[in-house]
Amino acid sequence: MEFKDNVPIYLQIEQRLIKQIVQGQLQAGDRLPSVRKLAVTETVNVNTVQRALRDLNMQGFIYTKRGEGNFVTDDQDLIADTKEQLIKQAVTDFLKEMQGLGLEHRSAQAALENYLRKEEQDGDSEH
Amino acid sequence: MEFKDNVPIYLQIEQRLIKQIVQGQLQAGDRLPSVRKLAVTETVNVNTVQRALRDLNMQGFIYTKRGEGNFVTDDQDLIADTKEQLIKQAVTDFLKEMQGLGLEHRSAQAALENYLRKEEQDGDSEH
DNA sequence: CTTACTGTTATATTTATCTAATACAGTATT
DNA sequence: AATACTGTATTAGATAAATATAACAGTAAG
Repeated sequence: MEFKDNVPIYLQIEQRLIKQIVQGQLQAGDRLPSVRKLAVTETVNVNTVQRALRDLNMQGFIYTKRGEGNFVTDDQDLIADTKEQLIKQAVTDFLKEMQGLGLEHRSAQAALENYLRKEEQDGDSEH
Repeated sequence: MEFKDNVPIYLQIEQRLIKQIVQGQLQAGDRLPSVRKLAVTETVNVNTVQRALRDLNMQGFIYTKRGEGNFVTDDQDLIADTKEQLIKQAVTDFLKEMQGLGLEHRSAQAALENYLRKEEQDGDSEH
């Protein structure tokens, strides 16, 4: 997997796993790949994986059974709340970014609509 | 000025300055504050400012007159192109982020519209 | 009990970021 | 020339992130 420069790998792993959980790719109770397997597939050190999982544990997204593995939380409310919060965050981040470029909220919306319109005209696989 | 954790300060300074340029807050030919003044106002070391300015120089956004200061490029095309590119980038980043949360493009658009509608209903200062 | 998986912890090393302090160099004003 | 601004460069030190390596500990199946 590729990582962005300039943002810690363990954070990127965290965020990716959280997204997989809220998106349903990883379901409540599912077992994660073992730390060593994750380290291999992410081409990253075991300690780096451990660091990410430790954070996810503290945040309640996963729980650990020592000797067995790490499992996705059964707290459906947490998952739903997180999803809602991440969506809202993405929206406000987008608006803030556009505002920093000189576009007010409605202009930002217009830019998005404009992009999607072009995307439809050109043949852009998904719709 | 506050900085985000986990993303290098010199990069945040770079990005902020670029935004000020494309947004028109800093105009072509304008002199930037001196490195030492920037270091004070950003509560950051001179070397960190220098690092940011060195990058901006290489990218063509500013030019340096030694002994005089740093000045915003006169290349209007570069500024316009960069603005356009940053806007497109913000849009695609937003869509990609939403897709990672399980929302297709049209759903992402709907979420944005929904947010803006609520914002209007509540008294949200700007419009 | 042995084996082979799990997660956990510790030590040492490298690299990037950031700071601090200092010195050097160009420009302009007096 | 002296002063006071500019940018530039160097050195040293602190911290965080990531790697490599190794050992320790729980679980389960043979």
